[in-house]
Amino acid sequence: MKIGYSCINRSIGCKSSRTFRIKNYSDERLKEIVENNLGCLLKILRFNVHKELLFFRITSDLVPFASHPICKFPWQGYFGDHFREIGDFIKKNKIRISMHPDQFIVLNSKKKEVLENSVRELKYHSDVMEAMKLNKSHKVQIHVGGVYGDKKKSIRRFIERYHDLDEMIKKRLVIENDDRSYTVSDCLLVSKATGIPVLFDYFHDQLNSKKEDLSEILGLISNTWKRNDGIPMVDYSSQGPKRRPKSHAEKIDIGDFENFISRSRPYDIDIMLEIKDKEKSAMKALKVAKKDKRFILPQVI
DNA sequence: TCACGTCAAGCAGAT
DNA sequence: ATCTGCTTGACGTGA
Repeated sequence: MKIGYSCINRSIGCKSSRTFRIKNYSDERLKEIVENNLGCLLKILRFNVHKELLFFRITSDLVPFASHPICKFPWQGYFGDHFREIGDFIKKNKIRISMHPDQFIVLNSKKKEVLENSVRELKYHSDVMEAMKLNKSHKVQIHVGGVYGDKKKSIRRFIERYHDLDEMIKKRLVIENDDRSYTVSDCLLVSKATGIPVLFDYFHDQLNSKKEDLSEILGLISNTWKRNDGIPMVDYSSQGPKRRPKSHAEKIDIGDFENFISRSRPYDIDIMLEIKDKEKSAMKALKVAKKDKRFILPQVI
């Protein structure tokens, strides 16, 4: 069991997601920003190791416009050494990495252009992981996509599109239940047809669920992660009080988290917190997790 | 220096 | 029709 948080660190004073407007695009600008973003990413990872947070989601904004036709710059090669340095740090410290391409990735879209953009964006995410030389236990998580008034048909379209993807993309792709359309059961169905591991999102399941027993769900989920995929990744969040329904909490509800941890037994999972205050809540969650015998201490280098 | 309108991309549900 | 949320406010023009 590892504890992690997503994309942004709020205390060390740098961002790995600086970006710019497309109309200001230039290769020079890209080089400058990516240099900054990679530098900051390594700083965040060092901070995380120091705090024993060994799970981290890398922002999709690491290389802005990487999948956009405007970008012809060979960033993979140009920053090759920098990516490898970060990858080495990740491997040396046994950090687990995930990435979560955003809402525009819709593999089962009915529009050709949306599909093409989605595949290019997945290629970009795969390229980042390749550049860091990370194995397939580091994952890229997406949702199944739109329903378009016919879930069965839309699932079938997802499965067909999945089969057409490059192996490089497929080996790291996992699907996650979302908060309104595709439940865990739907994802398990897709998994059965494709072999894709299912990433369980606890908060989405609360919002859009078949109300099964947590431990039972995790049992089913765990079967979809094969040996080289690593242990299942799980996203955790809770409803923010005073926030609009479905929006993530500002800080962790530690009682709810403790409850989640105890109900998740006996399955070993890596937990990604989707909480607005980021590492602050992650460190609180860590204290809870460290009391559990599934937790592994970081290696002392 | 700073306010504030705008920013590559999709979808569903609420208002 | 428009807004909101999603992993999240940042960018940079124009005053």
